[in-house]
Amino acid sequence: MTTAEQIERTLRAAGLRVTRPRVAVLTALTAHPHADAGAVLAVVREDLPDVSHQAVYDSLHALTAAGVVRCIQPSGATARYETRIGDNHHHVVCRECGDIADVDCAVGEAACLTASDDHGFTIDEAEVTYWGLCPRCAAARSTRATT
Amino acid sequence: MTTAEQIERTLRAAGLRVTRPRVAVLTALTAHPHADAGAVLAVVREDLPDVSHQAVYDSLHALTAAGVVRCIQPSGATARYETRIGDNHHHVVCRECGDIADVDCAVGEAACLTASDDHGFTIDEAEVTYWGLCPRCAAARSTRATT
DNA sequence: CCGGTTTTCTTGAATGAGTCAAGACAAGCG
DNA sequence: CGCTTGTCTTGACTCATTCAAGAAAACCGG
Repeated sequence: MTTAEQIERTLRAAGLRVTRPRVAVLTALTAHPHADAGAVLAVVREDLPDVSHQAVYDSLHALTAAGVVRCIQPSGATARYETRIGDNHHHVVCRECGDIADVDCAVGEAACLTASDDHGFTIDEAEVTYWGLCPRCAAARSTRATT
Repeated sequence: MTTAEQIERTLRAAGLRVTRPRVAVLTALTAHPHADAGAVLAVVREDLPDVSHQAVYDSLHALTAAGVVRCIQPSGATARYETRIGDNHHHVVCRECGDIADVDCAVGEAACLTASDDHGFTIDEAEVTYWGLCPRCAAARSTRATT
């Protein structure tokens, strides 16, 4: 479990000031990976009912800039955040409910970064998004088809 | 070159009615791959000054739903559209200027669809986004560093 | 070629994620 | 403990995209 002290240490290690909103945002993200700004705001307000949405946006930006959290934004969805970073993992997104799960790199870390023809671009990251159906939605769909 | 007749045939083949806005949108996308809705609107209005933005959005949705165009949305950018479809290609996005270029699949078509652990998800597509710097921005940056 | 049906377009307002800006406030340093 | 700097509050605002109602155009059958 990630305790408040660990969260605080993480913030200081990243060179960030330790403030209530930031601790709450990071705690919320640890408990709810892939949450969007609105969800984070809701969770944070369970503890700090009076935080402004702006403080949450600022915290998310500061944490993202410091490399403590990562921001992903699948097509058609709002920005989502996660605390699992630096391990080159990717995501599966459910086309129906938008649920997201983590997936480790399929083909080895190096291969992901190799494009066949990079058009002169200097590539520093490869982001993979798998699209499909989560178990629940797949089940719901087949039930519908059968019935 | 893609002529107006070819565009029209493409629309009919997809089961879509042929209307001026749709032809203009598809023509614009053929000429400007990876354009966003605003850019498409601007290009379309060069020919049809009075189209509503709604008509453009509707056309883009209809074309996307029919599988004639594909919609991509890199993090932090608005939705972009392209007519190159069905060939499993991916994209390089410049972190600085947002420019996008096409890239063929690096590791073979099949490998892309294989996740190491899919968490029970039924995966039907793997989307890869490479992040980096386009030649122009890379040059600008190194000039800045040297000077 | 013509009316009728259905889809699409126009107009105009609304939504919602995210940003901007100014001042109040708190974190961390000495 | 007090100062300086970075962060939070408040509230207005932007911009992409969507919604809704009625007008107009596309296609079908005759």
